[in-house]
Amino acid sequence: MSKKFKPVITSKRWKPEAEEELIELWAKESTYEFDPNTKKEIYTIDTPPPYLSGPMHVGQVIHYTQIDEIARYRRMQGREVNFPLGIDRNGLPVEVRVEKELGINMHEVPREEFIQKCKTRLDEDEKIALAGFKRLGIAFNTYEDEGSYRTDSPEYRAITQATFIDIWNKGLVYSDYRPNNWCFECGTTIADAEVEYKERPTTLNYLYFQVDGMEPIKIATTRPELLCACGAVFIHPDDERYRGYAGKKAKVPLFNLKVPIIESSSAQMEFGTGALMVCSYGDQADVMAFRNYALKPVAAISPDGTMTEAAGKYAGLPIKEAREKIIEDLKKEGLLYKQEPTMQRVPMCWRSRTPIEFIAMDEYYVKQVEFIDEIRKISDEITFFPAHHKQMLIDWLNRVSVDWPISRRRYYGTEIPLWYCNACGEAVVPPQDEIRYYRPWCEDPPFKKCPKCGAEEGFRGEERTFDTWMDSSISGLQAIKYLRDDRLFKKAFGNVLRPQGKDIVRTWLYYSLLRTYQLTGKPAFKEVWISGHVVDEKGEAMSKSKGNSPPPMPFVKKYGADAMRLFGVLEAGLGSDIRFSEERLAGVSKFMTKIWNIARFISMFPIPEPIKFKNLTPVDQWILAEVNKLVGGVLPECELLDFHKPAIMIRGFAWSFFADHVLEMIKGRSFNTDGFFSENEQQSAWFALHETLKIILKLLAPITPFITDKIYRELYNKNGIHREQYPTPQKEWGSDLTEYTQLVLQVNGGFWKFKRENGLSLRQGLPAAYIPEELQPWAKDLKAMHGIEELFFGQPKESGFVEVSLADSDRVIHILPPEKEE
RNA sequence: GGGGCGGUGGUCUAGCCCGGCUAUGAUGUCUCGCUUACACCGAUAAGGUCACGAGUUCAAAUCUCGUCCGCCCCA
Repeated sequence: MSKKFKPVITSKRWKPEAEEELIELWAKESTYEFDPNTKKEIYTIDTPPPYLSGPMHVGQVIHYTQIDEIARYRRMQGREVNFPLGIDRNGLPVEVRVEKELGINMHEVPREEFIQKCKTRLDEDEKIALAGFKRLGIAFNTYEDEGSYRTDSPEYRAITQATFIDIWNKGLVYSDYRPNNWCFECGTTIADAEVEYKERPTTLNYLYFQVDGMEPIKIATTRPELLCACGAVFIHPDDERYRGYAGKKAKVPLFNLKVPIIESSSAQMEFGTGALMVCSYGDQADVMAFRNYALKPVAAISPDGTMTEAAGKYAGLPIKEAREKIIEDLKKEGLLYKQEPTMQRVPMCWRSRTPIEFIAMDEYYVKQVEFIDEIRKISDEITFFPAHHKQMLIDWLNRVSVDWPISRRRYYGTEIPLWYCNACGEAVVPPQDEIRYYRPWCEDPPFKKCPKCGAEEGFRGEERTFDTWMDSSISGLQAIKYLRDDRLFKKAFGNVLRPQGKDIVRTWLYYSLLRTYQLTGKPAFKEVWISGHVVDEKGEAMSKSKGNSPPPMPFVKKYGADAMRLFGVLEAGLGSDIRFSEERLAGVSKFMTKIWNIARFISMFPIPEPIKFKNLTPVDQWILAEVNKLVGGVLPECELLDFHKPAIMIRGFAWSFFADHVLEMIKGRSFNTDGFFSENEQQSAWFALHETLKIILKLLAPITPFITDKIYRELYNKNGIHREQYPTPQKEWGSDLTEYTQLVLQVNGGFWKFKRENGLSLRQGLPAAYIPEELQPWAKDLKAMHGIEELFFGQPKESGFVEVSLADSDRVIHILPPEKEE
């Protein structure tokens, strides 16, 4: 290495540990702070509040870094980015965990005490999550409490309650007694959106139902315990086997109920015997059938998981025992003639992962069915990234058929702000003009008398809490201080991005649109960004129970957050699933070393005073013109909020073009050891190198914020890269020479190939060569690069030249081999 | 049963909307090479019936229809 030039960057390798020093530095600066009084355009990112349920997994890590890239990109574009840290802490999971870990039952400890235990648990989890976010370089406005939110804070819950009071007063909430998804484990009703289905083996039982004057009808059922709730027998109208049965009555075995036989195309002829019994609350289809045919429902199962009085002698038995007993009795009476194994899709609670039943209860409902058309309409005003994922929302909208049950019989959630008048039973909400957090189960009502009967005392506070989606569906409104800061809200509403995973379209996205529309009459978001899942190497969902979900932070420690972030965008385009693999991550991390060494090389040369474009050498103009083309190509892709293609383009440019060809080509001119070049030419090279590096760093800054910031601070600006503008194409940076870029690369390849095939070292000089005429502007640099004594253009006029064909081209170059030394 | 997404060298992925050169890039494999940053490097080479079948077309990875196989969601 020349003594004259010493790299400013000394270490040969970028070390992931260096990221941690930057994190400390960033914490002291206020680069990402949000200024609500800004004159700039406010761009809000409605951060998915992660639900705290233990350590992060790889999917979350990648998901958040992708969102962070959007935030950093928008910020560098000059927008005032409002990217608050939010944590979702309400709901069932923490309760279930606390109960399990401490071996307690929620209903057997005082409510306040239970809530405290949940809080403690959440605080511990939160520390881990925040440390993880920090380590990944997620640029929230701040990590301080002020400026962040938690869905269980009194401030947040007060807004949740205020929005409820608002829609209550608008008449959008009602109470009803109807069957709903009931989770025995959680002891509460849950919404359709919270139900998952799982396949599992069960027994299909074939029974005889007696029919007067005809052969008994054969019924196949997996749930004989529901016989007592049977309301009808369905047969398919086209089914020849049951011609003449329609309109007759069938006798339910053991219970001697007479039920109608009804033709319905919902009966599947292929399944079982083709005839099925329809029971109250058996499943959603049964519920619908009862409604359609105006059948009188009978509740067979009670909320504690045992049979009701309707089950006669089986009353009080747990479901499973009742089923066994009933099968036994059916066998005894000869009414069960066959049993066979089958698969059954069992509805499960998505939180507790236990089977649910349909059980009728009094619950509060938010009207949603009558809003579906309007939600469909406003979703047309929203830009979806990627566009085709909008379909997932449309599909869900088409499926919504019942209103949204919002009351939950749990403790760790936002209280429903209602009191009931003991005298007349009226449900009363607090006055709308005051915003505060109410806890009706342990507080006196905030009003003096019942608005209906005028009673001045004797009020009972509501004990139930809200479905947690009531809270998280207004995170976007909370982020812009709805009901708290009218000025900010007015300024920021309408320019909100919702980034989220595709798995919660029917919950978080849908409920957010519904709620915001009910409150404001407008779409909640301008943009919705929906990412795919992170799956394992085989393409299967990662889960702890499957053992294919390794903890992500060790990877971050080993390869660095930048590598993890880059991996997340390089692996797949937005909306596709990403397959995680350590091997690939390790491969990606090599680019960090490459960028580091590109910068290290360039850091050897002084940064010259700015040189006008037209005063640069033609080759340097060509380099900057190529950079310009890169920038022009990257920007439209970034606007799709998908950094997959930008990352590939930038990496390809930096590595395969800039490092492999440009650096090699103008290396000689930059060192200019033997004075072959003029001082102006040398300075021009330095300028081109530094300009190009700066642009590459800025382009990469949102994706790999650590390494780019570190290099930028060392070389260009001690305030770092993240306050800089994202590059845009320079009008004057154009060059006709870009037409020959491919040819230049091919010619370089030709020289390398020649030397390789002839066993020459790359340093070996060549006496003479002929290259295509178009490359005249590169002549001097190419001579220095390949060590050519005399360079000519076109066809050789002398003999002794060896023809070298160029890769992927019909062009050739001619090289005069050096004389062999004896 | 319905819907969505996908099937491209060993592996992963781009291209498909808007049909047209020799199908992109990465990784892995082979060979050669320490070159004024980088061996976590450089230069090459090999490797593809674009799932299958049919149709439209001068021309299909791309458009249409059907089939098969994955993954996810829903009944």
